Amino acid sequence: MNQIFRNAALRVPCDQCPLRVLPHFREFGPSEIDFVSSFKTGELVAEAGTLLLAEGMHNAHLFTILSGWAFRYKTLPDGRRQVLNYVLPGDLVGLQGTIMGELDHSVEALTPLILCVFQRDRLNELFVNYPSLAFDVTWLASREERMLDDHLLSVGRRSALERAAYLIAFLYKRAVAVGLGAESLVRIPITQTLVADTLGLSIVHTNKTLRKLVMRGLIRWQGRACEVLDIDGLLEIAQWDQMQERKRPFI
Amino acid sequence: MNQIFRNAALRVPCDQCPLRVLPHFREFGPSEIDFVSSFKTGELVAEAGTLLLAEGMHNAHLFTILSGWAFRYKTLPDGRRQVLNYVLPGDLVGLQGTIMGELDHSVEALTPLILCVFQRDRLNELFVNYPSLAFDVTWLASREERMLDDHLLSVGRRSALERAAYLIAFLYKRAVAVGLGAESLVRIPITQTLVADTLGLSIVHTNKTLRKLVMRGLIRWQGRACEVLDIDGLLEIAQWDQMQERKRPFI
DNA sequence: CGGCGGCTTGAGAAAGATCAAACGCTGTGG
DNA sequence: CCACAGCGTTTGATCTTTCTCAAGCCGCCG
Repeated sequence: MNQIFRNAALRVPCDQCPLRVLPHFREFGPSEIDFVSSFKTGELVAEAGTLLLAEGMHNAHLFTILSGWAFRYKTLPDGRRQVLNYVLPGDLVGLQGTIMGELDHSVEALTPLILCVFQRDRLNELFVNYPSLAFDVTWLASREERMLDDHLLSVGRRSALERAAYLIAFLYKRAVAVGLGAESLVRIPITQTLVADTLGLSIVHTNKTLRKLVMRGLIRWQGRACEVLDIDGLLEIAQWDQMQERKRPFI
Repeated sequence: MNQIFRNAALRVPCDQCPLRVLPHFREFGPSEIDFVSSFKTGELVAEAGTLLLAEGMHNAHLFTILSGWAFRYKTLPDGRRQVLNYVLPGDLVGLQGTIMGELDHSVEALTPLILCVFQRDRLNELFVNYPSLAFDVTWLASREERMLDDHLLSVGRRSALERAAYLIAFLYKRAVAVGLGAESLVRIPITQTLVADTLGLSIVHTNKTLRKLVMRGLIRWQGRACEVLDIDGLLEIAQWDQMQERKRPFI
């Protein structure tokens, strides 16, 4: 179980990429699409729970998520785990490993996943011949940094309730931006254990905290997933000045 | 007070940059140096306490630290502050603001500072004509991300004592890498209030925690600065698998 | 000399961790 | 079809860590 399958049959051509048509993403010129198309070596399908990248790996793969959710995390030698961020469709994964030689975090599939796989060693070519794409890569790295900044503020300075509200609002916004969740119903497919490891809290206290959000009618928790009922209520508790995201690139 | 001064007199030509000769940094080709040289518009001197970049700023500057320490932070509407990272010589600052339009964090000088100032609007030119430098920019963004990952793990999952040990070891390593601190004596110029806001702890508890490290003979605290006496002891408490940094770029 | 920022310490309060136990769902094997 | 195991969720009780409040010390600067 938990394997990665090569998926030739379902391969989506880049010029028909279902993500690129979303208003959330910037448009590409034809030559950019051509290059990305050649940069892509194939697709992979992974089931929930698959370890996509492991801490310490060299020669990591480089991919973007086509569909599904994943998460990045690190662990301490004694097993304590910290979730660093979540990975949604359109997000680039494994750049660190490609650029710095060795990966210092792991990435695991949260749901079944479809991934576009790119040739690591052609990243150089991308920088030389497609400066606009190179800029996009940097843009994406910068965006990740921004999300981490926010998350760090949260874990360092917000109370448990505020943190939980922030996290759920954050994931909700991201999910909506990439077209997940029909008609104001977004299912965020996380377990409470994962929430605990994201917020830096124990599972028990996380449960009690989420319970408060449920009692107040802000969220609903059903079958390993969270649904948002009152996004404004969450934003208010979190005291979150939202980063309003404008059009973003993706590769 | 707390002003920024333009500093024409002391201007260091890039080809004689005192940082570039450090073994820590990668070497540049002549054309790279030429471009960086033209990219640089001047130098600034700032005294300790100066706010270099403020959250919400558009059109932020883009600079590298030539000498001195600074720190990046974010605040919640009610004033709670979280230090995100420290900025040392050779580090690029303001990239986020340049790349994403609006800055979402602030940067403040911790000591007197000398900065190289770059022309934001020529970043595009850099990407088009100097792919190797563009790659370096991405590399640096990726490095920042890695440091944030580590910091997040720390704040989320380490105990107060472990966090403090980690932070000090981290700053020590970085300071040594860029040639600060003669002969095994490194002065890390931070206040305990700042440590508290970095670790996500109260000042009182931070003090009690640092006191333990002092008692155990691992560090010394003198006049708004911390000195490391036993780096291995700190690393052990922090359970820190160090990222051994190889040669890195800088702009 | 007085004020302020940084450091230190004690005492009591609160947030969050740990321990313990139970429930419900799902998938598996008999 | 049923028993059972395992995971995710829930709740109560107790313990620990960390916070807040309060106060005092020191050195520096105006």
